[in-house]
Amino acid sequence: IYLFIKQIIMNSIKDILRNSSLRPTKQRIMIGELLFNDTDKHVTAESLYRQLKASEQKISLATVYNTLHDFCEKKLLKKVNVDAEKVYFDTNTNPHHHFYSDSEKLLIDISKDKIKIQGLPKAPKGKKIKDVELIAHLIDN
Amino acid sequence: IYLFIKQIIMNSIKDILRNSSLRPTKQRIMIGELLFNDTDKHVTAESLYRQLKASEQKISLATVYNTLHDFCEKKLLKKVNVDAEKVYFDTNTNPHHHFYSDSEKLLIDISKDKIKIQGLPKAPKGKKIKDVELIAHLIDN
DNA sequence: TCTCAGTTTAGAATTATTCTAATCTATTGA
DNA sequence: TCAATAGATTAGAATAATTCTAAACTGAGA
Repeated sequence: IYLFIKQIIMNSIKDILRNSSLRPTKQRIMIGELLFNDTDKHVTAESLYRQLKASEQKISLATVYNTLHDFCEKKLLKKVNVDAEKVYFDTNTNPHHHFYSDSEKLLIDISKDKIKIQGLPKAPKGKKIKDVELIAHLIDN
Repeated sequence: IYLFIKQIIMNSIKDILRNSSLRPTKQRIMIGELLFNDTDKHVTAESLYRQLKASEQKISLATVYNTLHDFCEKKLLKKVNVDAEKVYFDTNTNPHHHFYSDSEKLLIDISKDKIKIQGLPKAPKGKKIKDVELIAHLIDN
């Protein structure tokens, strides 16, 4: 029963937002619908904005940026820096890794448990390791 | 004696440049001196430019960018994308990994042979893995 | 419903980086 | 050594992603 209720709760974008103490505004719901109905999406502010405009939703680019950052802060999204050109946002917030094709600007998830990393040195004094990010850069062959 | 040593250094930089079929111009030598005398430097275009201006060298920011890119193309430097804010250039061109402190904007090398990565899936069709980059993000504790 | 803190917004501002077109210079061949 | 020229440098303009600002709007609690 708990799982059933949880299922319902999680299916509602509004509740996802409320659970993160974000007011469920029209724009946040629009973006939430695009991002959280599917798994493993990689978007940029621009790509999301284009997608929203294409579906005739009224929203400003600044709001897209604000919302993506809000979602990141609430751990609903994860920032990925693979390309100097722009920032990617990943709907998969579990620890995992990526392939990246520089030519196609394409990110592909690699599940964390496939990969074993050994021998990581300990962090310098006064610091600890927050996150280990592995990026396998691809080229065409 | 100082001048004598400087002469030797300059000549070796000139040779590095010639070996990469880059004309040994004044500004490339200036930058080469800063970058290749030490090991394991991590610079940004801005940081290099500031350093050059501080030592009363005359150079334009555009040239710093040009030169860094030329050096990259000739494999004298390696680009590192860890932070959306700016691009880092690493004088260590051997395969290796990094710690990165987001708060201090600081890169620290981790030697490749310390770390063993197992289970990397094979690249998607038509692609191959060019490079595996591991970044351990640090936070203060 | 009323209120107001939190949101959205357009447009300006900022920042890193690239481009442009003019000027300069290292190399090479006479 | 020197002139010619391909390749470099330069200042400043242009571009692109992102952030900021200040005014208008709106969801949620009383």
